[in-house]
Amino acid sequence: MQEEKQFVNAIADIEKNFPQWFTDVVIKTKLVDYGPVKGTMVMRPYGYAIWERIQQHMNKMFVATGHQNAYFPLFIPASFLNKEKEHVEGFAPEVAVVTMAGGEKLAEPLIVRPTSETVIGEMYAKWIQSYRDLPILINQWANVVRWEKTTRPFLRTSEFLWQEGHTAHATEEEAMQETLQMLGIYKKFLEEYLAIPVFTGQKTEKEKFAGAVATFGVEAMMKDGKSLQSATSHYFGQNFAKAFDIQFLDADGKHKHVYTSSWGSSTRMIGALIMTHGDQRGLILPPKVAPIQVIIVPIMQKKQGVLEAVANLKSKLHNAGIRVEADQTENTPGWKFNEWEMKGVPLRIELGPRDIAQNKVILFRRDKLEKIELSLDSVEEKVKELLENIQCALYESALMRRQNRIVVANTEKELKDAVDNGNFVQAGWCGDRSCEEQIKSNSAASARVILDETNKNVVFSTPPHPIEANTVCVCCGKKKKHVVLFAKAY
RNA sequence: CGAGGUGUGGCGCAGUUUGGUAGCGCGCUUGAUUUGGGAUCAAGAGGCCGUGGGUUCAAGUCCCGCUACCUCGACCA
Repeated sequence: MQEEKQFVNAIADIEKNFPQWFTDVVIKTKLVDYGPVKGTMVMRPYGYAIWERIQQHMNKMFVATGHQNAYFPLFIPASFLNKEKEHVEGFAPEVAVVTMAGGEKLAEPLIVRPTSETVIGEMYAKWIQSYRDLPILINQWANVVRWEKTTRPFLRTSEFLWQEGHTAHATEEEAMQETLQMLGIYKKFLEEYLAIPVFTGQKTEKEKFAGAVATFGVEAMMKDGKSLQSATSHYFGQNFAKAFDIQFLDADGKHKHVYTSSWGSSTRMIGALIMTHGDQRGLILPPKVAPIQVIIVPIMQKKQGVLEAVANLKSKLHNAGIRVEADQTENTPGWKFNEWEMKGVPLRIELGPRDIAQNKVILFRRDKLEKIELSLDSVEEKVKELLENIQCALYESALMRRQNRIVVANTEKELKDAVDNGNFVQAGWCGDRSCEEQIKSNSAASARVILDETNKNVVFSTPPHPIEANTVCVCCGKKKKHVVLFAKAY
């Protein structure tokens, strides 16, 4: 067995230095680069192409459930943020404020939106008169700014791209139903398109969104055992409706405040993708969102007939609806193999004179690092089949890894040991905030989601281990109120 | 925001202890030979050493400030 050669541009060891591995991968594969302003990132074409595919698929799901896209302004009067007490307390520390414009000091400072509940609330108040105007189901694809202290590409940047849905309803039930429906859509998207298994459930009071009545989260386990919140959905009750006076005249002739929801997911999902599937060689992209699904590497491309055969194969695959590119640069085949593996292209096809003579090609699966020989004649069908297979295999292996790393804990020590070893923890919790805070300060693990013991809604994750395993609060030992998933989080 | 680390051709680094002509590897350009797991040879191009100030005859090197990035905390949907 030959040792893997060390290269000057080698990426950090994924086992020993996961954070550095992540940074190396995103920079070296040209997904992103750092912007000139602290905490900002440039999404380069390869990274942006992934985002475009995410947008495309998600947007279809939003439209299919009756939502429409719109766009609200970047600038928000500073006073808007103050209208909802908890909201301002949550966001004030991290907003960027514009105080000067056009060479003059502004009478009222403008904030650069950290999220758009407030402007949208203001507009909904104007647009909604009657119960006939409801529901309003709007989504926007936008950028938001949050001045975070620690920033990392994709995971936490000063400015990021996301979608935020904002809906208004006549009744509590309908608004809650919407909130949970969207939670379900996120779960479906992450699992089916990004091949990331997730836990869904309600957030604790401590972890909920500033201004929400209830927050629901989608949590995924990264390869280092930490959890990444990959999307959230909030039920606001009438909090924002009252703050922005969003009222309608109901069929019974009475004025009522609407019930609102909001839900969001961001470019952070690309971070989740990388940290769920990547390996020592770099990225592994699920075929459904990979900008390039198949890369053709010509062997001895100057030999007569090779590039023609490559062009034929490329157009054959392209016509079959496969995203395919051929690498005809002057680099050696070995260089190209490594490069495209690092970039996570799910399938590689090697095509050289020997293959042409024998009417075959060599396929290489990025996820399993297997070479497969097959006839040129049936290549489209086989490639399509393999792409589907890779999509499933990525999900399966992520799921299996996650299942092996969820531990039941009944004491704080067990909990701490488990999370320190890169596990998620299923534990009982009495419901007291003081216990939750103590667990956080002792173990660095936070409550990610409350697991659903009763299976009352199919969208919520049930405890992975039997609930009899947790009868008491992991912190105080009193009778448990909820079963909670604890983990260190990004 | 706290502790620690790092900023030197595009990238990765040495040089800083002990101040005295800016170096190496990769990449890049040109040409030739190569091509089935990061090719070889030859000839080239490319640097106010992160930034502002100070000490000195002389600063990449010493002193002070600032800034960016990395790690760990704190903070944070």
